[in-house]
Amino acid sequence: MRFWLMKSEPSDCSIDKLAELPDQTVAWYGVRNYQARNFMRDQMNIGDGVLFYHSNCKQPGIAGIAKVCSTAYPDATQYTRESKYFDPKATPEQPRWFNVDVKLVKKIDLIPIDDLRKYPELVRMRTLQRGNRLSITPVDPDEWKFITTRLANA
DNA sequence: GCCAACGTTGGC
DNA sequence: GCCAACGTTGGC
Repeated sequence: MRFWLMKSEPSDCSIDKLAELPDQTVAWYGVRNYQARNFMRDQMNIGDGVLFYHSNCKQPGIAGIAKVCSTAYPDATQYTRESKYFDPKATPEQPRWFNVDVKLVKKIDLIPIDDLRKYPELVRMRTLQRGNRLSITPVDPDEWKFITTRLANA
């Protein structure tokens, strides 16, 4: 079992919107970065833990706990000409982009990025490193444990 | 909305 | 296969 941090822009899909979706599950479509794709395609398994992170918004931070609930499959939006995620080089025979499904476990009181930076236990977190832009990053088991047991108040 | 950081593209 | 130009990300 692995752990991940996955960024979502609240204007696109917030934790509250996720909570209202059927089965509280969302397809993590639209990832167009190879490293992030490879994490989903090659390393994620059903049941993996997910820190649901709000990015590019007024209060960035961890907004909830979720889990991976499918293995990776081709991202449908890559074939949709009208989509901003359309990729002319992708074909159903040779898909380029993949996504998993993510299911809400619980919403928590938002842990702002400022708070995350306060703890020595978290200084090495990938997502807190300077210049990091990856929308999906692995989370160490120790970091996961610290965040979910010490910081997360539902 | 600024801008530093970083990934991707494409000419050579 | 180098690298300059360009586009995107995301905290601030």
